[in-house]
Amino acid sequence: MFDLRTMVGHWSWGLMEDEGWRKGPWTAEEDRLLMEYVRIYGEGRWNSVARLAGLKRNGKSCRLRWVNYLRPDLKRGQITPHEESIILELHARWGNRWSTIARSLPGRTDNEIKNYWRTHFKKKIKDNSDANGKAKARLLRRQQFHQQQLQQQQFNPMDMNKIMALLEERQDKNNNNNNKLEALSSSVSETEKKQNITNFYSQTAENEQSLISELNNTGFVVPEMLNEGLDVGWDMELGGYPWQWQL
DNA sequence: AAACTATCCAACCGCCTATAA
DNA sequence: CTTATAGGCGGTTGGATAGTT
Repeated sequence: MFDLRTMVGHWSWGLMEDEGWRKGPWTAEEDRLLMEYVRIYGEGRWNSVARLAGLKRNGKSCRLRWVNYLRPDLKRGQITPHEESIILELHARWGNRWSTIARSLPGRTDNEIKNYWRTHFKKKIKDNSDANGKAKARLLRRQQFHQQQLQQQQFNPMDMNKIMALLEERQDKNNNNNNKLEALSSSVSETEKKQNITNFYSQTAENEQSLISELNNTGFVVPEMLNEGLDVGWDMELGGYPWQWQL
């Protein structure tokens, strides 16, 4: 009736049928059937595959397999440094819109780009954003402490809402600057492109400085504390991304 | 040599949207 | 107009493999 070894193997891969559909890794035979289906009927109408090709896979699974693996126009092999620079550039502009990014990289899938970005860059950025969050909390704590002291000394009270709003504003500013990046990165030469992007992030650094000035204008005068918090955000680009190319 | 860690990547899931019924 | 379905997308998982201690 059942071969225990097969069952164990299938359970570990989640291959046991779910409402009649097979799951898990595709076999060579399944690939053959799917390719044959596309050859005859073309792409799309994925839910017909089970009926017309005799595959026990649901439409989503078939589409995914075709799009990410079987499509003949797929580019195999490692992501090139050129492709990597495009990924970084477009991710800075669009964020996690992988399918949008993939349209600029012929033969690469959104899944591939997503996987690449996550393994190469996500951790660093997460670490930094964690640090950013911690810095923010630390800032808040110290502000509260400092406020008490100021009140005791009868100084002007600080506008905490304004300070926090300014910190929130940083992200918005970065987003707006991405429009500039789009124009800057249109140059043909690779060197020029890298130079432009590096300049762009230098500009962002200047924006950070103007933000610090604004914060100072609120009457908030603990520079070493501010820099500690704000530098983390900038490090996200400098340390997390390889923005500083060797030109 | 073994244990541990990091990276790679195929495939899944849930959510969303567009379109057909 | 509403509902059902297919397809698309981004996030996540987990096994395989490579690299390090």
